Amino acid sequence: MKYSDRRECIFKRIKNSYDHPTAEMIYEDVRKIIPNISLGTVYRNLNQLVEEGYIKKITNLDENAHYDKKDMHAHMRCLNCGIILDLEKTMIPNIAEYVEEKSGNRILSQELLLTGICKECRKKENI
Amino acid sequence: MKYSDRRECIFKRIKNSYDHPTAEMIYEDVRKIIPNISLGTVYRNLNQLVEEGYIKKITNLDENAHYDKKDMHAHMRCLNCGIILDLEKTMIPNIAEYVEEKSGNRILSQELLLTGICKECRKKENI
DNA sequence: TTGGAAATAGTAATCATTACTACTTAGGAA
DNA sequence: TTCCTAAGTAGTAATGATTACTATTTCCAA
Repeated sequence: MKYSDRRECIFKRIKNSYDHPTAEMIYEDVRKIIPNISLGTVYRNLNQLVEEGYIKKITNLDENAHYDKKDMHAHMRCLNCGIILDLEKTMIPNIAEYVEEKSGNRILSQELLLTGICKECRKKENI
Repeated sequence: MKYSDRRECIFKRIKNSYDHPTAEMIYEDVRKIIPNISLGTVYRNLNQLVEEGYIKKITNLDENAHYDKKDMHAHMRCLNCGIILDLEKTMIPNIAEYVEEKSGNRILSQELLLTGICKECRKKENI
């Protein structure tokens, strides 16, 4: 893979933030730095970065694809306020090991989306 | 929700099988029973069934949406042969309880996709 | 029955994503 | 440094899954 400033800029946009941007959001932000970048370029580079394992593509948040950093964590969507929280590794059980032992399949990666009511909403609204 | 034979047929197609059909697959199968059913009707009823909680929509298997029965289980995709396996409840740890305790969020539902090498492929190809 | 809300077939529209094309650039070899 | 060429890009067209629309039909409670 040859170096490209577009790819670097796209990668940084994802790496240095805590949201889960769509291709369109990334396009809008990168455009502030590289004004004439094309939306197709954003999509192509996102696919490459996923392919090479630098970032993760999330397709179960809503109708659009979202992109995220690579480190292992789960997502939790609050049904009350709609926020998408990152749950760190320490917050979730060791699923891979458990499943490998129980099922005999080798687990290489996992994607976990939880839905419920977040801590904040439980406190605020006494749910 | 009013009764409709189309909806019943669509629901049965999902309930009485172990695959994870797309809207198109469901359309083709239901057409064998109700030849003039419209693809729009299939989509509308699938959305209603998801909305009402009778079935589940899965959006992280590939680029298309797949539909599945409601009972709690995880999916595992084999990187070698491509099969999508259902992992029963007994095969996965109690994630909800663990996360609730650790994070303080209330968990109401979960969606887990594992990726790796299935038991069969491991045996066959000694991976 | 019958009135109206919900459902449907058939078709058009939407829009996120991918494909295409002519042009540019990174970076290795001479 | 200067070529060479495979990889990258901008701009735009095409794709295709999903949704919206419309005239018509059907369910079902009063």
